[in-house]
Amino acid sequence: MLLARLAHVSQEVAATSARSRKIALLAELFRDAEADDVPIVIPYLAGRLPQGRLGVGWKVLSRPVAPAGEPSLAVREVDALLSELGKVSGTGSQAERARMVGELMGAATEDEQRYLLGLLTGEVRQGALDAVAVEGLAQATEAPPADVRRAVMLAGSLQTVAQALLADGPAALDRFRLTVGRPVLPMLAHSASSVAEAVDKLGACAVEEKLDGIRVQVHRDGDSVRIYTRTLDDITDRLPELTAAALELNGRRFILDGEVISFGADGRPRSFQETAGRVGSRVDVATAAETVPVSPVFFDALSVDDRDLLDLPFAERHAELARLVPEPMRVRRALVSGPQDVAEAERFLAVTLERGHEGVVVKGLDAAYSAGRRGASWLKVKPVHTLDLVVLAAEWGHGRRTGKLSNLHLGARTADGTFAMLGKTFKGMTDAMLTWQTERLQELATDTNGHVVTVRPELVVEIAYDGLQRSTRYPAGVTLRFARVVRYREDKRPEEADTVETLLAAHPEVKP
DNA sequence: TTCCGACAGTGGGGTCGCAAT
DNA sequence: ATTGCGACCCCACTATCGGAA
Repeated sequence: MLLARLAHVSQEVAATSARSRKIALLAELFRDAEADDVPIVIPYLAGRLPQGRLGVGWKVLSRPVAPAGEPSLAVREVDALLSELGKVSGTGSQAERARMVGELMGAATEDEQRYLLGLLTGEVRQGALDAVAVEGLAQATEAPPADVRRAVMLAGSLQTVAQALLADGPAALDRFRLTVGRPVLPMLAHSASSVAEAVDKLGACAVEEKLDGIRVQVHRDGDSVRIYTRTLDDITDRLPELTAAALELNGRRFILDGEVISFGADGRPRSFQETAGRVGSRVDVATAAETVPVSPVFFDALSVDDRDLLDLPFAERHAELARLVPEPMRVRRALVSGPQDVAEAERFLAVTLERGHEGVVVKGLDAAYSAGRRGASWLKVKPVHTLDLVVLAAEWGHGRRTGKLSNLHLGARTADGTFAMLGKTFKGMTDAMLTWQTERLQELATDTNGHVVTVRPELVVEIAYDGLQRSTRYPAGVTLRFARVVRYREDKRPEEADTVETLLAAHPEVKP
């Protein structure tokens, strides 16, 4: 397949907002693709390079190269060239890379150049990622979309399924079954604003602890154990404790879903930063395991003794889990029969927070495991904190926010009357707010050079956040976790904004 | 030789707008 | 009305690599 074809389709997909049209365009593309093109076409469509970042910066890319008149580049050819480019390192490598980029660009037409530039800088935004590609693929191969979707979840990769489908047709889908040793995309949760709302929606449910750690999928096949993350990375070697724990369970073949987290000597959960740091350590695992030991806490069973449990109701999956996993290695939970029992659910949330955990996940007892999706039957509930902060600066947005001041720099008052930056946010703004703040902030601007617009600290904004965490980046030594805008407080003056002092007092467990 | 800064890649995430149902 | 998806970008952490000390 020619790169020109891909560039053209990408442009068309970006130009329409209709999902059905995007799907039809991708279907047409897939019909013309050979199976061998798939490992390249799929990531390209999502705006990713299979090689990852290549260390080619703006300096090299902004150098103009005369475009070719006729399209001749094949996607496989481009991929091979970029792979070569990724391998170039050492002395003089920058110049050599620049030369190679120049050569590639010289062989590309104007449209292709634009597309390549987007790919290399990560600027391809066409409103079609995996989910849309799945639909397109189903349409192209005349396979039922639901079957394709399920195969992708079981394979953990659209690419694998696409290759099989294009090579062998819909019959190939049968090959994708839940198999121990082959990770499945995990089910994710939606948010609810209160336990009452969640229980109202779900009826009979389990209210489970939400632990602030790293999601893991644990596969055991006899004496062999493999551990995967949410994105299906194999992290077995980093977590020897989990392998040991899995081997202790009284089952020989299973797939379990859970969270890995580190508890301190006092039995309370360590901060997310500590757990994540430990799980991220791979060079000296033995030392890391000694300083920050981790434990698995399971909450679901996907397969036991080669029985696929995905379509069973949660209540039955949990019964299997309970047979296999002793109580201390399972998340704590409370069973709630429905809205009339909401007080019980609220009590459980209070106790869970008291234990130092993040919140709860409310799960419908009847629901199947929706691998790879944000199932409506899992609802997380976490307490939300709010603060009144002052806007110190804002950054120009990209994509659909081009021309709008988007990312806000947030400051809290300090003892001497100045403001200490606590972090940034771009979340929670409606289009109307974006328009309004772009205008208002430009009136307050003191420095409009570059992509950060500094403003007089006069505008007060109410910010919701999930918690405080330590920071080496910000002056107060702390930053907000998951900050988002609630509303502007034009009724408040900056002198009335919250202070660093009160913020720290509200989170005594966080030491700056 | 060792140190340091820049960067890539991992983990965690909420809310809005639009299309489709 | 509700749901699903993509876009908008944040934070911290670890690892690696090239150039400075």
